[in-house]
Amino acid sequence: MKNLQTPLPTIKRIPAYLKLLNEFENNEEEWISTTMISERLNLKPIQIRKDMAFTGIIGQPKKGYPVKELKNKILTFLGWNNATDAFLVGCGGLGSALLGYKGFETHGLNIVGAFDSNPDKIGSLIHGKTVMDISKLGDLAKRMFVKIGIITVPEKYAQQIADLMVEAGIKAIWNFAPVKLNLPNDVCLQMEDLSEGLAVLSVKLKHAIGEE
Amino acid sequence: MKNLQTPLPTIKRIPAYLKLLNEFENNEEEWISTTMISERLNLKPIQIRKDMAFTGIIGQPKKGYPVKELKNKILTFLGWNNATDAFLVGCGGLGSALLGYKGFETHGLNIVGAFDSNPDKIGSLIHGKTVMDISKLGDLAKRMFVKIGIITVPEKYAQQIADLMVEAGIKAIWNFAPVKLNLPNDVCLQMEDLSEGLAVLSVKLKHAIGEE
DNA sequence: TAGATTGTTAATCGATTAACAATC
DNA sequence: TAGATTGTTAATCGATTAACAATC
Repeated sequence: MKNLQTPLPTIKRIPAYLKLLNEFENNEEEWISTTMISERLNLKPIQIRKDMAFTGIIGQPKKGYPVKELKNKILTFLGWNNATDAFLVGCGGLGSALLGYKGFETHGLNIVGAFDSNPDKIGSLIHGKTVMDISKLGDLAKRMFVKIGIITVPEKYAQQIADLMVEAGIKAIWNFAPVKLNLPNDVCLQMEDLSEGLAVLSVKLKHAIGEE
Repeated sequence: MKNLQTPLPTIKRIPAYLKLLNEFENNEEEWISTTMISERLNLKPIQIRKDMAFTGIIGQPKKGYPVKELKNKILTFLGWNNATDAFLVGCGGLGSALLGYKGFETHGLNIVGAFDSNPDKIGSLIHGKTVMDISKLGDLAKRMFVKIGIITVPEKYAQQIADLMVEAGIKAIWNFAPVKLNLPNDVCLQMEDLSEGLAVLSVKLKHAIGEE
C-alpha cells in the first residue's frame, strides 16, 4: 500500500477550515471556494485545494465545495462526528481550565471524568464535574471504555499517570506535562508544550526589536 | 545578506534542550553530547548537532558541549536571559491558569499585569496578581514599556484587545483565541490553538483503532 | 461561449538525514 | 595512537508552490 498519509501540517490546518465552514453554514451559504477560504485564513488557494483533497471532498469548478458536505467530510476525517469520551487527570489551573472549556464537544472530545490525588480536591465540583480519586481511574476507564486520557499533572507525576492510563486501556494521550512519556506502540500521544510557542515568539520578538 | 535564519522546527526543539541542560547542570555534569541528548529526547544525533550549530555553540570532539556555556548560548538565542515583562488580558479559566504558572520566569516571561473587563473580576487577586480594568492597559503599557501581550479572551473580543495592545506599543502577541488577528507588520504574533493538537490526536487515534 | 475554479502533474523549496573528514 | 564525537558538505525526503489541463 502506498503512503498517502495526510501531512501533519494539513491535519493542523483542518480545524480552521471547519470553523469557517460552521460560519458559512450559519450564514446559510451553500458553496465555499478556495479563494474565499484563502482570504479569510491567509493561506494560498493551491494549498487549500491540496488540503481539501485529503478530506475526500470533490469540488465543482466555478462554484467551489458544497458547505454541508465538506463539513461532514471534515468531521468524518477527524472523527469528530461524535465526541469521544475522555478522562482528565490533574485538576490544577490548567486542568480546571480545560474542564471548563465549552468548545470540546464540537472538537470530538467529551471529558466525562476528572481525577486528582489531592484529598482536598476529591469530591469537589469543577465546572460541574466531580473530581474523583485517581485510584478509581483504572476501573472506571475499563467499564466506560474510555479511550482518551488528558494529562495535566505536574511533570514528575506524568509518567506514572500515563502508566495508569495505559493499564486502564486508554489508547490516546493528550499530554500537557513537558516530559517525554514512554508508552507502548499501540498508544498514541500528542504533546502540548507551551514553551515551544513561547520560544518562537521570543525569537521573533528578538529579531523585530534587534532589527530596528 | 544570506538567509541563515533558524528553521522553525529547530526553534521549537530548543526549549527541550534547555530543560535537559538544567537537569545536567543540577547534577553538576560539565559536558553533554548529542548521543546523550539523543537518548533522552528521542531525536537523531545529527539533528541535534544541526540544531546546536544555530545557537553558536562550539563543541569538542570526544566530549560534546560544555553544559554551562551551551545553556547560556541557548538563553541568549531565545532572549530568555532576563524575563521580558508581559500583560495578560482575559482572566477566565485559561488566563488564570497562565497567571498561576510558575515556570514562565525561566522561559523569558514575566507577567506583570492582568486585565479584564468584567467588573466582578476587576480588583480581585488571581495567583497574587491584581486584576485591572482593561481601560488601564494603554497607559500602563506605555509607562512600563511592556512589549509582550497575552490574549486569553473569548474569540469575539480578541481583535479589539489586539488593537488596544498595538496602540499601547506592544510588539509581540501571544494569542490563545482561535481567530486570525490583523496586526501591523512590526508586531509579531504567535498563535496557540489547541484544536490543532486535538486534530492530530484524533487522526492518530482513528488510525490506531481503525487498523486493529 | 467565456471564465472561474477545480484537480493533477511537475518544479521548487526547506528540513532531515547520510556520509565523511577534522579533531581532541 | 585509536576512537568517539563534532562540523560540514551532499543526498534525500516531504511539503509547498507553480503550471496547466479539465470542467461546469
